[in-house]
Amino acid sequence: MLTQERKTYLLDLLNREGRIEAKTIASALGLSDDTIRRDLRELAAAGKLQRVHGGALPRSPADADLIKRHGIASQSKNEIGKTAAGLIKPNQVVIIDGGTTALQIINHLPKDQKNTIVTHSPTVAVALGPYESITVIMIGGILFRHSMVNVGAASLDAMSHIYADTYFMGITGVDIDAGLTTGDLEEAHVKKALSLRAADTIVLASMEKLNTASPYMVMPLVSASGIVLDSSTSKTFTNQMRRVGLDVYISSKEPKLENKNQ
Amino acid sequence: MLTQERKTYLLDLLNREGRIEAKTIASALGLSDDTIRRDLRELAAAGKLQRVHGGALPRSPADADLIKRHGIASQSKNEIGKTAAGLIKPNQVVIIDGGTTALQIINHLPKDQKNTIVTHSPTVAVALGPYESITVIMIGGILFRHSMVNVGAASLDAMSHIYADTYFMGITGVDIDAGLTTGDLEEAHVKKALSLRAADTIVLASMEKLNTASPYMVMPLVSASGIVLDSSTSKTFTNQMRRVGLDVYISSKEPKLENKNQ
DNA sequence: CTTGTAATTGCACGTTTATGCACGTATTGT
DNA sequence: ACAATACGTGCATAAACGTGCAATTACAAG
Repeated sequence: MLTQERKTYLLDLLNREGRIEAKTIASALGLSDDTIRRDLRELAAAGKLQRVHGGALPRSPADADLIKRHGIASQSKNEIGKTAAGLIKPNQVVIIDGGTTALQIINHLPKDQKNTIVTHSPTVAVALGPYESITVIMIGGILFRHSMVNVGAASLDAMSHIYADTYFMGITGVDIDAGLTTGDLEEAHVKKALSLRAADTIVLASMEKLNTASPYMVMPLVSASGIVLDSSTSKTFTNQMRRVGLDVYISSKEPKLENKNQ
Repeated sequence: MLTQERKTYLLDLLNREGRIEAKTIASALGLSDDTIRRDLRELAAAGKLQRVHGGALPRSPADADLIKRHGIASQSKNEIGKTAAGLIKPNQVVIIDGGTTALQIINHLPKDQKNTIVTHSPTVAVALGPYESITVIMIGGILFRHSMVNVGAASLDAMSHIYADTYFMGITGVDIDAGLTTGDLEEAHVKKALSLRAADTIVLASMEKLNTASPYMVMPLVSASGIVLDSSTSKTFTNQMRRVGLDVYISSKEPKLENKNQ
């Protein structure tokens, strides 16, 4: 068995079993413990797994989970959320999309401003729990885990009763040619439908979404009314956006804070 | 079992059960008490849990990730959640109510059991996020903050498409005369409606709900099929329940663990 | 084909970590 | 106040660890 082959096997095994015991694998493969330990050490150094006494475990699922869930939001997303929140006037009815970028809006909402917020994301609804001055309307449906939003026929049906001032749309790809795109077909339909249920649709486009396209088209850029962009977005891109008729909102720059740990 | 693996297991267990008894776990894992105590000591030092005499408890209400808002679930609620989760068979479609008691069910669900769970609580939906083998259907509506559930006409409309095997109903008052009651009229209507959308309705009645009545009637006791009760419920009360035709499920008793701090 | 080099593997060695037991102390419930 | 239980500490043993080294293999250059 080749060395690299064995390493792949170890990772695969780790994925399947959730754990690796060095000694067991060594005898199973007819190799010395040292060899397996060496492999594990190298894989750990490459960040592919978490080395522990006696074997190995998946690379800190707990940590990865926390970052995913509580969302160490990128500076970019945070800035955009702040700018978008500033666009919401008292007593307006707004639709807030799922996804980490849209979630940032909530952190920047004034605690005492009266609004009605419509969302198809349970995460957003839970985050809005403490905001007592906000009426929350949830669109139900089948939960699509990847972005934690409700989709499907039930969603479309439920939103048909709503007409909002603004829809803040999260997106995974914004490109001048490909338009607004996302990674799930059902989600694309729901986003499109939501945009039809609001007077204005404002796209939230954090840095990493620009000039990229995902498999499923939500709608062309011209169907949106505005777009919120990171302060460091290139002039070229902002001009492209303006040329197709979008209002461009540039998020205000904030001093960078870095986290040395991890 | 690897040491680190065991520590993760302990934390996971703590999340699910809300408590850890050192001696019990030690014998369950076939290790000496010392080893488990050492683990708990180290996890406590790392701030992952709260060490107490006899075992461990979640570090603080703030940290226990599911239990966040409403504080640590009482032992009673946890027991009841465990028992209720045991009543859910693979591939069943069940409706899970909002509220802290019903939320406990989720902690006790097997990670790999296939089910469809219908809920009108965004909190429940978010908690179910990691359970990939479970299809989650959300009932939308207007968010009623006190118990974090969606209510209103939209809810009733959405649930009309569903017929489930079992509805686990949380409640704020259970009384032989007053029946099943709750503190909000709209919520009462929704609970009643949900109960009509399931073959069986099983009531979750933690200790403090017994022999009390809230202002709004959900339905009479006889309309339910069963009730899950705390292990320390009086014989008198369980007999009352049986007499009106309910299946009574008694949660298993666990020894007490107290936390001195706070 | 031969030789040299790098990679791989197993072993020996001393070090670190994990575990269980013993013992004295602290906490709890009666 | 007393008995039972849980606790922490120190210690001994065994397992796992990393490092250095030598033997082997793979492979490319000559």
